Amino acid sequence: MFVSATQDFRQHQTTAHLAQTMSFLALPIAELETKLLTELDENPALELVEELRCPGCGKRLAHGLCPTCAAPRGDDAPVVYLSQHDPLGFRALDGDEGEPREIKTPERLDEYILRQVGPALSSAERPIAAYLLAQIDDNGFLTESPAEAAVFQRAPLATVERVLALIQRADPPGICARTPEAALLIQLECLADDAPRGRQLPTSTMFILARAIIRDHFERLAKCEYTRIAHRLHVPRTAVEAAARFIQRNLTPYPARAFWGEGKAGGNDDGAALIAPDVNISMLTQRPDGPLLIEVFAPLAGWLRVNPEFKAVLAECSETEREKWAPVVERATLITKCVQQRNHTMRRLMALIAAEQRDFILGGDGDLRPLTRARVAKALGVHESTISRAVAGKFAALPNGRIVPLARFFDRSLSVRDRVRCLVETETRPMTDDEIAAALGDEGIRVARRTVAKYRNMLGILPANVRARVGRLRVDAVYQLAPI
DNA sequence: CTATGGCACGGATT
DNA sequence: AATCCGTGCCATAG
Repeated sequence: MFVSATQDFRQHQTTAHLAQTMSFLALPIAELETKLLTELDENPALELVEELRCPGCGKRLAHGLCPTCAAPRGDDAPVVYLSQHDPLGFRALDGDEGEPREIKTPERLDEYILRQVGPALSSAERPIAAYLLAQIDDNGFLTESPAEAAVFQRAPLATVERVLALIQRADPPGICARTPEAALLIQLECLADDAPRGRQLPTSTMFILARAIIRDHFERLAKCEYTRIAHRLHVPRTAVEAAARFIQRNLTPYPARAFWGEGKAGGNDDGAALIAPDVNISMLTQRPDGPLLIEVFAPLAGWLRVNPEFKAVLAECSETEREKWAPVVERATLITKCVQQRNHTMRRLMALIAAEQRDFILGGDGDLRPLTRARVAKALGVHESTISRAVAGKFAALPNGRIVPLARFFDRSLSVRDRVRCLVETETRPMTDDEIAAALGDEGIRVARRTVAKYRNMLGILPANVRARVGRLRVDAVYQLAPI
């Protein structure tokens, strides 16, 4: 049925239709949902029938799983099943068995800060604050200079700086700084302001020393070169060590992480725990060699279609009325077909990925095999850009609970990075990048020394000479991420 | 002299 | 056409 639907679809495509299809494919599930909800709202010809059907055979179902289609067909072919239920929990799966999950609305960092500084701002300053907050990256750093912001907002530089100062002192202190150093310095000031309020406070010389270290010797601080710093500042080494400990315990160079800290503590990965997956991959049976079950999530439970009653009424009304409503019906059919097409492509894509990257899905990062979008496009007989759109911005939930971006299936170097991590973890004495490169060569992985250095940095592993000094710490672990 | 990071180039990928 | 990635070269710190 999917095939015939697709062919029918292709025959009626115009250029405009094609563009629509692609834009649907590119939408992650959350955006598809809002899109569909507004379409349903605006288009009277479109309706959502709250009745579940098996996407494979079209049979009506009491719940989402059609036994015939979900049954293992063969152990090598992954089974594909299009889920009709909504992982976001906006609708119950079924009357009795579906307890709708809580809608997770993690508070946005920018809103959180805006609420804090809002009262202190004039109506003219508020848009500036919003603009600045929109320019922060994942680590909480401002990505452009106040001067640039002033130009864009057509505001006096002094005003921008005033707003910025307020933001930087709001709750994750140091947010919107431009560098880690600046963030630390701001946090230090905040801490000094707070100190009189009865917290265990270090001496003021400690503050002064800490500030000097951060401002003038940040690089050396990161490398734990305390002796050198002590020498330059003409203070005892122990004082520098004490200051470093103070900094590590009370400040964080990445202010945004203090904010997300609680939320992503469980999912050790890249904070993806809060993201609703577009696809779920699980094991259909307990057998490790059994088939994989793939669910491509649809954002709404039910069956999207053109309202047949609407069509019937339309057929009987006057010519002018029909002229008026025809485009609406046309759009409704287009929407349904776009959704079908999106599902179709996603299913085929995920089936191929699952077959190709089975080891990675069931195993770990080291088992990822090289895979390019181009190869997938060829195998599926679609254009490369189609795959790119399908992959971009979407996430898959793996059987072991990790939620990873689809792009990870195409990561060329993940398995090598994993080997690097493994080598460093098991090393007896710190290996230099050259030695690591050689060790990888012995395993048949040919990489340049320079590349090892890059991977090492990505992994947050310090250089060999520093590891000799401080042991195996991650870069950001050098500053213990402790909330103030 | 060795280890490493920065810059930038070329080729692959999207 | 734009972007990403691995790598070579060179400067710098130890």
